[in-house]
Amino acid sequence: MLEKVFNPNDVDKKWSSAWREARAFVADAGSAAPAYTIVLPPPNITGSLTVGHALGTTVQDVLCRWKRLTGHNVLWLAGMDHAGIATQKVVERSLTERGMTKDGLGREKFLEECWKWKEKYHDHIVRQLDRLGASLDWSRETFTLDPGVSRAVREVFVRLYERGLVYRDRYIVNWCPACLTALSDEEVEMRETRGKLYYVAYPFEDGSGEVVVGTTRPETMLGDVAVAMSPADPRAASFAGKRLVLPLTGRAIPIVLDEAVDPEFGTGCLKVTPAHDATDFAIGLRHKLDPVVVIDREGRMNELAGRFAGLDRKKARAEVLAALEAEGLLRKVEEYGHSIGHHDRCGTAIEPYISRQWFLRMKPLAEPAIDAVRRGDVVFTPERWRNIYLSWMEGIRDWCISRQLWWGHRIPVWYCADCGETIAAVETPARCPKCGASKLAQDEDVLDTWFSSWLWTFSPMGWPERTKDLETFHPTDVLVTGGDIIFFWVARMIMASLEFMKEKPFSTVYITGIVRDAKGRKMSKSLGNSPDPINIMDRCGADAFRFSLMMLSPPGQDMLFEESKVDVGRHFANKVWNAARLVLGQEIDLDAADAPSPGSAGAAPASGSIPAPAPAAVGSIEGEAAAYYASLFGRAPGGGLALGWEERWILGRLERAAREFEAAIAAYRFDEAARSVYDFFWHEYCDWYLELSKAAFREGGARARGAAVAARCVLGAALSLLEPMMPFITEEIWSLLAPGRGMLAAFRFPGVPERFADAGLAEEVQSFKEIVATIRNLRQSFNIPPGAAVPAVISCERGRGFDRRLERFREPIRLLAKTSELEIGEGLAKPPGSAAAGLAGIDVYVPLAGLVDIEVEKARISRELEKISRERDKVAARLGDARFVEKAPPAVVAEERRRFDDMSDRRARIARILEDLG
RNA sequence: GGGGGCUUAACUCAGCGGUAGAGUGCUAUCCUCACACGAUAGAAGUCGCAGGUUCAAAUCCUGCAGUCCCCA
Repeated sequence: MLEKVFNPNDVDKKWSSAWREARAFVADAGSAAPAYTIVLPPPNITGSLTVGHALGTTVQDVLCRWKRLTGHNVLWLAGMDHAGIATQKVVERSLTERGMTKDGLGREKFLEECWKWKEKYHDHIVRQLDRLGASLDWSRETFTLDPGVSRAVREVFVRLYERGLVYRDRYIVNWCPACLTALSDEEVEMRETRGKLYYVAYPFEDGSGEVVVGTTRPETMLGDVAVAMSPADPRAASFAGKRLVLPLTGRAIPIVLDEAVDPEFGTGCLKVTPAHDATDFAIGLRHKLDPVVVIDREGRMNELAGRFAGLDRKKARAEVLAALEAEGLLRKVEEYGHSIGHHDRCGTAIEPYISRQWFLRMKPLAEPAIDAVRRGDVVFTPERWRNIYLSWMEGIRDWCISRQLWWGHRIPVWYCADCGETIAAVETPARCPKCGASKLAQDEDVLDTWFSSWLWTFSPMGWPERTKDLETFHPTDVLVTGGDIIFFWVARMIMASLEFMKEKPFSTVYITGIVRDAKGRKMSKSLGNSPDPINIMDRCGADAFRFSLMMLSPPGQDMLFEESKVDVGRHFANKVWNAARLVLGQEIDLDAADAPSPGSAGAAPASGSIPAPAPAAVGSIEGEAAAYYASLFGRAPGGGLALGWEERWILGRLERAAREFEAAIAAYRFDEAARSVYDFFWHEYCDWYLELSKAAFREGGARARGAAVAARCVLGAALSLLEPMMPFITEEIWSLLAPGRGMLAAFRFPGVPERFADAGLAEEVQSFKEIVATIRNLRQSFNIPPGAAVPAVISCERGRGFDRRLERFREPIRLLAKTSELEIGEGLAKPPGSAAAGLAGIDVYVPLAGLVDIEVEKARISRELEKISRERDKVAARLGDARFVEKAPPAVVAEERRRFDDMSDRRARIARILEDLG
């Protein structure tokens, strides 16, 4: 006997290693089956996976597993990212803890430390992904610094250099004074800051007065080279060409006119510091003003700052203000809120800084990538991300791709010491192609990490070689990621693939929501509000975690996560486990000789089934079920089968559930997919079918075999639907249900035959359920102990044949509503002292001699009557409106009429019941 | 300043023109031979506010409020 409660820990571990050993997820580039490819967004080697990773990973796994089940050749490509700045920082920190420094170690030794770090965290992440059940192809695992990818990166750099798209220039860039490197615009995070606006007077050189400038960064004034005004400023004509004395330095600077100045802002006069502000840099270029650099790469004032040299930029501000105050030039200070750029990795305020960097011209690459999305070649899900992508792409700016780091792809450029030639090459050149000298020095810098990631759909498959993998698996199908890296990554991948592969990288971009804590805050290490997925899974199992994530995260919507949410999945996993226990616990020999069972001999069986010949005839529902059983389990039941209405019904519902599931997955509605299989399994299969099947199992013979076949078929098919979301528990149950059939992870799910759909039955079963619910309700209203059977009378309206149709439900009603004698007939009299309820065309009586308190019963029924009357009135009002009858679609009107009749009928019945009570 | 998301039962969220739903929680009964991680029954919502379109609006449109997020 199986354990009463599902215990995920051993099961999870067992199947993780079984899949790996069987190489179940290794894709076959030579397979004839349709290919389906996803590349895993490579996790950073700096940390461990978060709940957010678990969400994205599960989504990908659900897609991959479902595609495998439905016969695709699936490649889910594993890999990890070297994460330049982040890794370099953590390694530096660990060096500091051990009393060492990066510079003390030197480049080579430092890189060795980075590789050690990589190995350690790589293994950790692999374990996490395994624990989650991710069906990744590890045989093709790639790291972004692997030789193959490195070669691709150099190739791309050189090609772009040769096309003139990569260029080197001295330009103002975003500089992180803590990390000592340039950054791209995307790595700068604007933060609303409450600062001050300082008004400083600059006197005219000729002593004819002064102008006042407004600035938030007074310390940069030491690097001012001009004051700019708008040409539209009324003072412009008289001020233009005049010169000012820059306070604290005595340098003379001109007044220039420039459109970039907002005459409404501050005093309308803008101090121009080209070396330390991007806008000023542009003004400086327009007016041919040489920048004066006063702040160094570490954010300290340099020797050009005169007596302020050596001060940190913060300290310098205070000192400059004090000096200005002393000279009586500080005119006013206002509170001022504005946004300041910060490095998204370390939080340091960005220092705009002039330096020589490598840039990539983006416009020519962006155009085809914009078209691809406009045409619908690449589709965003949810759709609204498309506009975010497009608006960014349309305003795209050049990408600063060089980083002053050691950990990363070294820029494949060499400089000739003799002639100064710049050589970009894939292979390290031996000598200068221009002068032949061999004194070549490689550029010290590395490339932005995203400069390797943007090749991720094809570089791991061997590009620039034309490999079998590329031929089979590129373009990929879906990219699953968060909206926060559309600019960093998604957009650039589209550009790279179109440029180098001449095809799109993927057809669909599925953007997941962000996982937040219960208070809606982003999960972060500093807040400590990010639970470790491993702990959650150790407590609840991977399946519960995965299923809950799928069920509770609507597409593209942020998800507020707390551990208690995993309960849905945990409870469900346990339900699935116990349903399997019930089904597996029925020891039915499907090949048994067809000994006539007591139920199938003589009078018609109580369940209304027809005794089937053995073996099941082709074309009959029994034949269909037997054939389906064989397609799932590999062998046909040998004995005769008898299927009752309940088997036909549940097979019909299975068919519907499978259809809904498939449609939901195709629409990337993982919540709906989870819900449809959950509702079917719990509220149809378990609540109704398995309860009903118990009678058939007791009956034995062909009925029991029929029930066993149906119960196992539905369970087996449901396992296939559940496997993408709950791979471990389903694999375990499958191994018990279908021994010798191989692993579920490698199973080819045959689907559910359309022939099983049986809509006609659904309506009758609905009234059966209503009758059961009504009797149960009456029982509880009168406090009948659950164990006690009570008689019941079902009185059908004369002449409609309801009684005959209900006959087949006689035993099931007795079983599920726990009745003793059950009378079904037309126009039956209400037994004295009965509790009663009215359905459409049917009265239900439960005789409870002596138990019914007339007054309580009258109150209860009055409430009922009121409720139905209210609803009926609403429908009546609608039908009474001529415009509705005239304009609404006929089907809607007819449906309303039917409802009105139903309600009228029920209302009349309830009214009569009330009347009878006196 | 521009753009977007969200606002539905106590909580978390589905539904997005035609009968207001789920899970959790709550109330009552029950350890009924798969499951107390369970069963059965029940209570619980002017679907943020105000207009408009429509025979019909949680659902479509406009405005407003609250809230969160992008971009500048």
